[in-house]
Amino acid sequence: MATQSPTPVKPLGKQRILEAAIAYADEHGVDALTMRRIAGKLGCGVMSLYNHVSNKEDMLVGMVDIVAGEIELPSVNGDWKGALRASAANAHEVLLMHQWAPAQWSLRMPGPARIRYMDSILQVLTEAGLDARLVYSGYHAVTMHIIGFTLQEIGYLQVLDADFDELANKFLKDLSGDFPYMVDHVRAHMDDNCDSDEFGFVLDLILDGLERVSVTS
Amino acid sequence: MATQSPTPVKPLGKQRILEAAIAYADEHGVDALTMRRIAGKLGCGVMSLYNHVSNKEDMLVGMVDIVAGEIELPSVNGDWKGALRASAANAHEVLLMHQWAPAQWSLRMPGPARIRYMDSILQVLTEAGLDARLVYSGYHAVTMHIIGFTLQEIGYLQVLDADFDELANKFLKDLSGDFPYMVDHVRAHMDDNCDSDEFGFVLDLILDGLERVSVTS
DNA sequence: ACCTGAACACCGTTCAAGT
DNA sequence: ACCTGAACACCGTTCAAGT
Repeated sequence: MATQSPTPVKPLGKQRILEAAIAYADEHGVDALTMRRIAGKLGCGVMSLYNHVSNKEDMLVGMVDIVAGEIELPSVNGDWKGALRASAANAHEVLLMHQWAPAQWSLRMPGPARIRYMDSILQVLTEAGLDARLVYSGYHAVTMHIIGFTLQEIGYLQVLDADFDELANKFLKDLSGDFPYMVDHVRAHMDDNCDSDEFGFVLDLILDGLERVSVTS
Repeated sequence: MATQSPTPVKPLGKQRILEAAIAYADEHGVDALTMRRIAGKLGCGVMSLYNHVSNKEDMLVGMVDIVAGEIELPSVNGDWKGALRASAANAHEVLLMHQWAPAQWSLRMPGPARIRYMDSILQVLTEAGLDARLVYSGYHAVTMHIIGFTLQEIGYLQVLDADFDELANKFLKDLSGDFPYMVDHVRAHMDDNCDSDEFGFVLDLILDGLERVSVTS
């Protein structure tokens, strides 16, 4: 009963466009993401989008930054390893819900939310008492793990449900050259019932390493 | 004087197509890579490519596998950490020469060369005496580092020479919210004269961590 | 200020036709 | 077996015109 506008169902706007684009990419993948299709979802003409977004690149930057904003920042007081571990685990969850994001993350300009996120990680490392060199390296190690590990995991998931039969056949064929370690590894993957927390295990390797190097220096 | 064929300058073939595609992507980036442009470089019609490559996806898989084949495999005897460190450093170099590759690596089916590479890393970890769980995690940690770290580095390089001015301005603007740690980090990047071997430092964090966990278990 | 259809210069790929 | 032009169903984006 409140507002009954004639044509514009809702006022367009950058936020609404980015949300629609994220929802579409979550469901159909980033390759299927098209200006025309977003417009279709929003019930507007294609060119209307360009009133709020300068181009597709700009839109992708905005999308990544919204995802970055969904990640819980590490708490800055107390146990620095625990704080980073918790925040990284949350980032891992968020990125798995937006499987198109990790591949975009590194290759595009950081928006404000991602800069804030980067800053908070650096702050935690600094206040942990690590020296400048170790903060520098530690930041790279931690962010690389979050993005790189998740990207690898997503690649594995996508290859799996894309063509599992083809993969199995390819293996039996290439197995003629015999890659026994590879076969074992794939078998281990199939036995791994998602309860092993590989992500956290490797992250602890890095965090404990940072702490150890810091103490001994 | 030897062979003077009339029209076909050289016999087309999958290998020659992939090499042309790699050269083009190295120079202009993967976004600019087009079936039509590869055909142009090779002096043939677009559709001729499809006699040797089933589609663009297949071509990208082949391109990545050639890059994988350029990486020196870790030597299987002797010091396992040294072998992995040397191979990883070489992979890092190779990937920096094909900056489009890391983003493709994780998201596409592995070809034979990449499977061989994966197998050799697993072999080294196994023969190092690590238990199954640690081989499994160690493989993920090492490959994640190679791809993830390099991808991050490439992203930084590309953002830099894409629009350095815009980045500087953006910083001065977003600095109104003040991200002091971030500013320090960027300054450290600018002072880092490529002689610090961040790649190796973080890799050692992982390798030493693996060794330590293995010994204490 | 915001919206939009028509048009432009591109894509990857199918198809039918050539040798 | 290998090559290829024409055609199809798409892209992102410019431009001029609407409100």
